[in-house]
Amino acid sequence: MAELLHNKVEQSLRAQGMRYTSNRRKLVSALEDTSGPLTVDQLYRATKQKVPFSSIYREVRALFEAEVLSLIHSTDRSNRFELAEWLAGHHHHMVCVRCMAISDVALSPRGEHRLAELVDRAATDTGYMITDHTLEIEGVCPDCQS
Amino acid sequence: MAELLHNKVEQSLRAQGMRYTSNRRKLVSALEDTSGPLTVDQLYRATKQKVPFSSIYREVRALFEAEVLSLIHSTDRSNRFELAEWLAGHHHHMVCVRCMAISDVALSPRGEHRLAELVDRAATDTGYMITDHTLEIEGVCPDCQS
DNA sequence: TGATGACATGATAATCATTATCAAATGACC
DNA sequence: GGTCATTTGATAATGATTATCATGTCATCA
Repeated sequence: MAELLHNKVEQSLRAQGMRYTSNRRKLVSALEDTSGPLTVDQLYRATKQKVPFSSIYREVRALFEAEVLSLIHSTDRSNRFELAEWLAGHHHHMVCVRCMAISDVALSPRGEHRLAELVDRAATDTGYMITDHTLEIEGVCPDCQS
Repeated sequence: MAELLHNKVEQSLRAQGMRYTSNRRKLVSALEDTSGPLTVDQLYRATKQKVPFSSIYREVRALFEAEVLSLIHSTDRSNRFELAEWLAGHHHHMVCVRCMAISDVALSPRGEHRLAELVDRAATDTGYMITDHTLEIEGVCPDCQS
């Protein structure tokens, strides 16, 4: 599983003339081990302070431009990165309005199908050519309810 | 219509010991006249440069904390403000991936009902207590298709 | 296997959006 | 009209992000 992911990333980067270095591996691994997008600070901690901030910022940006990562903005004004959809699969986000944690959530295939229908219908009159959609669910996570 | 909106806002602000001043009126009017959330720069232009940046930043923040405005983050790393849900009604957003324009879009009551069902179902196993949801639709707007 | 060139790294400086400060102005209430 | 709290606009300060650059590392090829 992990191997497969790293292989895919490496292939993709090579095709773009980039190396899959140890810093980049650490960042991808950190994101693989987590169930939601991470901020730069969280990545710094997740990599045990082994990757300096200047490198995290640079690499995260490079990986974003290489379409290995995607960028999420949430209600607390922070930027978070996650594995791109072609690596992590299509999914949505749950945000805890108390602690601001974000975790991934996937709909059932049937649910996803219905959502796509709703999106298409909503877009009908707008003239937009639809390429994607994301659902952000807000709530209070189990930890913050007590 | 416009009167009603301004009345609601004024009442709400007064209840919080705040004045509904001309700067704040201009910002609310600008948002009322637009079909989507605006950045600080867009607000500066929409108010014909009559409100200095320092005031826009301060007022937009004050209105946000007073729950008159809400804050949107989108894929281009920009912060945008819009009238809060209790003023503008529940709606979703369409983002043009080319020009990054954002416009509001509402589902039909039936569509919204179905979406709520999907959200509930997705959240069932997570233990979250759901408070809200937003759908972000990405695509290419009519202007950018040609 | 050793040389060469391209890409990556980490420390530091620079930039940009946003926020804080503060003296002057405005509005509400008596 | 006087008084006090709030608002305003100019400016300075902050903080996150990005650019710079000398050094290090890796792949390729003779």
